[in-house]
Amino acid sequence: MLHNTDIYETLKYRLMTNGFEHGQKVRAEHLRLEFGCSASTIREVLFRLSTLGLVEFRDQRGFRVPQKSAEVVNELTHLRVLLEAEGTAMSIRLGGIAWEARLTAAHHQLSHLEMRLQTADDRAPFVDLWFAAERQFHETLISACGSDSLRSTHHQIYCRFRQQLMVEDRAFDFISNNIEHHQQILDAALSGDEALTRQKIHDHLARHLMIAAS
Amino acid sequence: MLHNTDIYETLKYRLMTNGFEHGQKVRAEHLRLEFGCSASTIREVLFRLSTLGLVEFRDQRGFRVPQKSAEVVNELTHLRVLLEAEGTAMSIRLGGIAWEARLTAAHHQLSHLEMRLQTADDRAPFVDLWFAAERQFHETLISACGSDSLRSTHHQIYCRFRQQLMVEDRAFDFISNNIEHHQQILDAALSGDEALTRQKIHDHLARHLMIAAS
DNA sequence: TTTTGTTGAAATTTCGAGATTTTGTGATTT
DNA sequence: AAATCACAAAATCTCGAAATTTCAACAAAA
Repeated sequence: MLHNTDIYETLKYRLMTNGFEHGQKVRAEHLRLEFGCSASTIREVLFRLSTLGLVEFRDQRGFRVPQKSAEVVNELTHLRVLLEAEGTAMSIRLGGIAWEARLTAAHHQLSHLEMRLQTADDRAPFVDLWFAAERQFHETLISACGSDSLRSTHHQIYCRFRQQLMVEDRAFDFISNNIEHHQQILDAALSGDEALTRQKIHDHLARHLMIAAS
Repeated sequence: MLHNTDIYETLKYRLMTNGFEHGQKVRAEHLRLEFGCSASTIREVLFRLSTLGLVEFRDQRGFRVPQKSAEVVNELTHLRVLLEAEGTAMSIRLGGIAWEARLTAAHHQLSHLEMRLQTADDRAPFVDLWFAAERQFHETLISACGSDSLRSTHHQIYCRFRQQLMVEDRAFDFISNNIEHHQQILDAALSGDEALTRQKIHDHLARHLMIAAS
């Protein structure tokens, strides 16, 4: 039988990858059947996901997937830039060879996928792999920052960001630009230039920023 | 009778103000009696508070108040500086007269309390008022940043920060420095100098930073 | 036409009992 | 003394039914 934690991870993944419609209600009573447990157990899991921001809870009216909103994308992008730039700068100072090796590996994997994606007829089989690799790369950037609090805060923001953009990004229109961006971030990070790295992270995400709030 | 939301707020306040010992277990079965509801209801509330970081949940072994840790204080301070500096800079750009008025009012209230605190024989009756006013001032700083996501992220960090430091801060050793700091932050913000304001926010919180991570 | 009120169905929330798991104690063995 | 084990007590987790609240459709009044 499925354990509590499995349900949490399953629903988290589904919410992040738009397995539910934006704005759709998420009913514990329905999911109960799918997972073979009681509604209370689902409810518990949804509460945990709600403080992550992947579902919204309103008293007496249950859980709902957040609406898609350009405004929210803008806010989340801004926070991602802030946290990733800071975390990466700290990693540059503290990470050492081990971090550089991990970052290079993560980039290599992502880069390989992106190359193949660019020329593929059917991109569908790449979707999950790409999202995992992209997430891995960005998490590796800040992985040596030395602050669990920064990492978990970034994780929250990243999850909500993905939830907002997953649908659109499935088209992969941006893919050729992205290859360039990721390479530049890697090069800047390995060169040890903090300011340049911050700039490249900003540039990479800039296409999601409406207002130029620095 | 007490509603779900009231229990949430009551426990949140108690956790933030060290109404529980650091590291203490928080038993739903015990609190049940105090709030006159079932353990499941308490459990639900604790789950919500756990993703905020005010209690830690571990599978099959319940809820526990996070331990006090210099490391965590350092991390949370770093994030507070990052988020408050950014949020305040945005408020300076977007807030206008209305924000300046609110900020001045919040500072006036805090300043008044701090003056009286400085000379008071018994500081106990000021504790709750001061914490509320200090929180109000810092929340007002970022209140016009235009990003709900930034505000709620800051709120999470602020809650955990307070939980870590409430006990120590009750002594108010820092109070005379603080009066100066708050005044300087206010002046810098009203002058519209973003860089100076960022610096003053950093200086204000610097006493909680161990490592000089920028 | 718009607003207000009623009512039944559906969704949410609470509850306490029972099942499961962990924790603490003390005896037994190495 | 240290480690292992057994067992009882305590804590945690799950469940489904009952109580409460919201929602939606329709009727009545302004």
